[in-house]
Amino acid sequence: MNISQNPSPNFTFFSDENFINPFMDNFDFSNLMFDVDEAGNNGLLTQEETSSPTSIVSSETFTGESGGSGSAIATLSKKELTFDCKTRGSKDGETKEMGHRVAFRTRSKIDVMDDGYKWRKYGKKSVKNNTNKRNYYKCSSEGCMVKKRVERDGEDAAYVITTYEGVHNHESPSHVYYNDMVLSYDHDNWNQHSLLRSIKISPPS
DNA sequence: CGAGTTTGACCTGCGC
DNA sequence: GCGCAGGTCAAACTCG
Repeated sequence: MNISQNPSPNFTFFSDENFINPFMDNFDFSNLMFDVDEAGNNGLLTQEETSSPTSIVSSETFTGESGGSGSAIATLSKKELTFDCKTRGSKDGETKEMGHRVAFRTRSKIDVMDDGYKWRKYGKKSVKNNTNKRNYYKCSSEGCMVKKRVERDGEDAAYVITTYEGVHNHESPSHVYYNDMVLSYDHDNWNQHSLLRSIKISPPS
């Protein structure tokens, strides 16, 4: 596993009013967007400050009562945008509330972003219209059913599409280290989660 | 030796 | 009903 290394992904974060952050229950990204360029320079921008959509995020919130809402991501299939709340493979026919699905399209040289959580890979599939394999991960924390799909964009392999499904019922394992991370910020070792963590912990002004 | 990865098989949903 | 595609399982394997 090499997810702890993330040289300098060109990560841009788009959000909409329906977006709910999959990593953290108590933080709202609604007006935030991250932009990191190839040189490793990065900044925290508001959505109004940029107009270069190099990356997209899509989110849906779905419960047993509604089919969800949210913006569409161009690289997601129609099927993914219209999924319902049923859980495939429910042996006793139960319907589970899944929580949220959020998709990121991230320009990155590595496939798997370090978001601070511990993931266990459980599958790998080649998908239609994409020469690259799709990888399936589950949160390895006991009792946490969050899943993550990671695949290269079929049209532009420079982009990685990461889809989170569900909400973590626990804190990030690396949560406690955020202060050190922020204070000793290193551009060469920048990673997405480091930035997310730094924002999460920062008390609202 | 335990945790994580690989990979083929299997299951399910959906479109025709 | 059938075939395809996506998602998951689980045994074997790898690695620290």
